[in-house]
Amino acid sequence: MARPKSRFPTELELIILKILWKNGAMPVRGVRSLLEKEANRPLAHTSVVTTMNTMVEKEYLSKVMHGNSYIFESAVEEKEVSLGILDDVLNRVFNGSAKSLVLSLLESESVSQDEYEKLEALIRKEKENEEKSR
Amino acid sequence: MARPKSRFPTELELIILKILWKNGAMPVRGVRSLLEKEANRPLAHTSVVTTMNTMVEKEYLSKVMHGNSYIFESAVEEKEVSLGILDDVLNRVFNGSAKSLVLSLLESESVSQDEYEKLEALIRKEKENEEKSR
DNA sequence: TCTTGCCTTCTAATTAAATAGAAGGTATAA
DNA sequence: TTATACCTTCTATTTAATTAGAAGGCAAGA
Repeated sequence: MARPKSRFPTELELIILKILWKNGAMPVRGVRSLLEKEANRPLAHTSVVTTMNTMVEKEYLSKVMHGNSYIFESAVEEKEVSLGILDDVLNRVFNGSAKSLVLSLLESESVSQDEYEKLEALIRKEKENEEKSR
Repeated sequence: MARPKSRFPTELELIILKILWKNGAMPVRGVRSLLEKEANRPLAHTSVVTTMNTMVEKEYLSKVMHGNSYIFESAVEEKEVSLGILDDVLNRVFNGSAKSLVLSLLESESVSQDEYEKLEALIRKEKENEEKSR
């Protein structure tokens, strides 16, 4: 076996998905323009085309002919994709322990002070919901 | 630019790191044996050698000659690596929002019922620690 | 009508990752 | 002393990911 196909969108693929999730369906030139302006990723037009066509093959996107060109749309939901990636990290990196994942998260510099409050409330609420539904 | 070097250990590299974190320094044959037995990853001896030597170049591992062969040891800490990967996902996938990451986590099937309690306690404690140290 | 512009599909180059065989050294057991 | 067992380094193959040029179709403007 050589390099296995990645089970989740790659870095560039995810950026493209995010553009489509946020802005809705659009042609390649739109994605290309936003890739340059918002993701600091200036690419040749054909590069974006190639990438997006492989994403269609992977069924991350769908495309519909519209006049003389294609309109591309996401074929996967943001929630699904995010959860898939997170679940993979949870299992591969944190051995399935949500607790140690959250412990790490709390150590991250990226997590701001006031997020603690929110996180606590979040989990308390979620717990209550679970209890009710039992 | 072609395929960029990944900023974190790849899948196989992470499995190897985990073996060394758990069992301490050992020669290639030990890692190879555990790869087969515990990670269901039967590889040729030379495959493991090649991989571990590139890991030395990337400074994920260090190796010391011992008799006629090398003993390999992790050169990075589990915490560092885990946090790095998680932080990357937090930023790339969840746009830096710890809240939406945790929301996703709570939806994961992999998170068992009784983990909610633990998570709540965890975050409450963490919050208190933060308040004290202010 | 002819050219310019846009859009597509095809082909191609590069690099990392994953896997493994070949060649050759040294030490030990027979 | 010779063969066996290990161990190393070198070389090689394959595929996914990233990037982009070349060739060719059609439509609108000069």
